Amino acid sequence: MPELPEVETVRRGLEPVLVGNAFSRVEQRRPDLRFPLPERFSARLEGRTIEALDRRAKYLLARLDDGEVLVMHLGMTGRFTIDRGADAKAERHRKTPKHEHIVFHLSDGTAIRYADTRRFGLMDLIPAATLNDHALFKGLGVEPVGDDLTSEWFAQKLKGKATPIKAALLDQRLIAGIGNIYACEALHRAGISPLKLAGTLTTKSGKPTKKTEALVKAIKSVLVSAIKAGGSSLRDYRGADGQLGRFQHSFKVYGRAGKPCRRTACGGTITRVVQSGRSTFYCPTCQK
DNA sequence: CTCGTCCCCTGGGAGC
DNA sequence: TGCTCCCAGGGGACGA
Repeated sequence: MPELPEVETVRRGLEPVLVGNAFSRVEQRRPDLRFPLPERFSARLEGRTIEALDRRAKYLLARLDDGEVLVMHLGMTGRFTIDRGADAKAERHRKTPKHEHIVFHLSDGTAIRYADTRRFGLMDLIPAATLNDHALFKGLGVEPVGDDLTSEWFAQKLKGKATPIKAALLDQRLIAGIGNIYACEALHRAGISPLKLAGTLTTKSGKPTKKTEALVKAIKSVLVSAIKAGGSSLRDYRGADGQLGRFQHSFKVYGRAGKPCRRTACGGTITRVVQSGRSTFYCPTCQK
């Protein structure tokens, strides 16, 4: 579910509640999500104060006062909910939702509930000092929003690549945080076919072309717009305060197979194809 | 290395 | 209503 804009929206919702607060009690209702939860998970969290809540790619990073980082990934269906009325009495009378796996009780009485239907999410505890060497983070590419992603850098990376550009956008080792929705939307904004081979967007020597530049601009603009809109809500996704995202109303291609292209005077019809096992939506008329 | 394919898991919607 | 099939914001393990 959540790509960079959704994770960032969740981060912004959780940050004011978590930072400066401490975990008073952590309920863990099953031993694993996608992977086993860390050894003594609850015990290692209880009593710890959260000093900062950051985001790297699609991961949330809660920095704790003992130097560990609580790493959280939402997978496809992970969802955090802030519950401000979770006192002991309310808790006793509450029926546990089927897929609520972890509850973080905070020292101010607030509860942060983590539900994840498909359990593709993950949580881990990693020392801050070794975070960048950890398998989850070691190979991660650049953050697309900000100054790290430039057309010069991207062109170098795409040089000679024989893979379709859509697959390259989903490769977290290049750019970290783009998922299926924003890959499709960015390519449409840039007027580039998802089938086009990545290497053909650069010069032979790996210099940026107009296409490289258009794509980099499109990636940044679509992500920034989506963050402003609170992300995209299709099925499961909601922000931490329960609010729905609004960017799905601005989709130009995603989920619009058979519908008219929204580019002015294009007149094309949005098509769905499958690339490396995932749906790709694009307009064959204006994306070349 | 690089690619595509399959798989993890659960539920919703379409079609019969 | 109920069954079957397909599909889903992610990404890791494999094999060619």
